[in-house]
Amino acid sequence: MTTDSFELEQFLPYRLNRAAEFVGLRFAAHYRAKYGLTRPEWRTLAALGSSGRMTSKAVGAHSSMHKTKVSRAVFALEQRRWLKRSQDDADRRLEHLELTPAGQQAYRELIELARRYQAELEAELGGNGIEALSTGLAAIEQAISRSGKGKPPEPNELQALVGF
Amino acid sequence: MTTDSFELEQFLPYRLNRAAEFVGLRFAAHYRAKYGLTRPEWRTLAALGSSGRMTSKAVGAHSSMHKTKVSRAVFALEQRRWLKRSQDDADRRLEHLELTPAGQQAYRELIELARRYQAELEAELGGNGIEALSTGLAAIEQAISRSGKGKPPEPNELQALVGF
DNA sequence: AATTGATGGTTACATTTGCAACCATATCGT
DNA sequence: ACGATATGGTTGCAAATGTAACCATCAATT
Repeated sequence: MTTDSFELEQFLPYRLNRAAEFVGLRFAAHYRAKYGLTRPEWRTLAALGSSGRMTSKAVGAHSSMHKTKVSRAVFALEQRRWLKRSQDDADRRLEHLELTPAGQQAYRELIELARRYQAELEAELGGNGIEALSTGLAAIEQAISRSGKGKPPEPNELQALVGF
Repeated sequence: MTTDSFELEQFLPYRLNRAAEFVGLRFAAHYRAKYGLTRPEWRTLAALGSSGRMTSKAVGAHSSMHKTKVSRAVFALEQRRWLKRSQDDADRRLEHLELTPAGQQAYRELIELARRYQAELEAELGGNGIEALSTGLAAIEQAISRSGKGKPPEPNELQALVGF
């Protein structure tokens, strides 16, 4: 029987989750301390900063977030005057989002932080570690995009994950 | 200046988080559908199932969970009669946890599920992908354990992550 | 043995999240 | 042109989570 020997610390979902939390929380600490941003807000900022004007839906697709998360993040950033909305006048359901100058400034600072952190990480993990990790992640990313082809409306938040 | 070109989808924390969610949620769907378990509950079960009798604190260390998560998971599993507590009579602060026969049965079924899922994953990602991923994760795990040496009480839940 | 400080574990409270229902507008089939 | 259906986005509510404060017990110092 296959009934014995199961070790959580060799189980991929567990390992991935642990690694993601470690790496992610440490970075979150940076921008939370300095700007009081949440992760959805940071991601939204990053998406808009790098791709410019786009809709909420597109933000979600580019940053793998459920639409409610995006909606709330957009609201928060709007409060801060880091982004502004504008109605599309062809299709009035959708609104275009754009960073204000203040938002762009924050974006520039944040991505500088992000770059430094990534460099730090690369130093910490070593070239080999980074490279292995990256190819491993690429394999998963491929699986993600494969899984997003012609699907029955998946139950949960997985939907958001297969964005773009 | 280094002010241009930052792509979220090349940022390691983002990639890791996305991958972890994809892989993790898909598995969670399995055991949530079949047993109505939460992730902390599943992890607690796994820890106790594989290591036998242990305290809440040890569970947290083995599965990288904050003590409040463990506390709640233990309570839930106790309700289900999947585990029982017993007081240590040398030190009455701590209590030992142990799976009941029903709990052990559930554990066996769950790890069977887990094994199948991991196999599925390996097939999906291919041998190279898996291997790369595993060495990459190992590098992070090393960093985690390095970071857990003689530290000032880290702010948040990072504490739980450096478990054992 | 009394005080001080650590430790295992629980709980109250605020915040974050996921989900489903919803609103407004647009599109499709007829 | 009209009803059905779909789509972008928001919101209400319940559940999950993080944080800090807390309780009980133990260990160390005096």
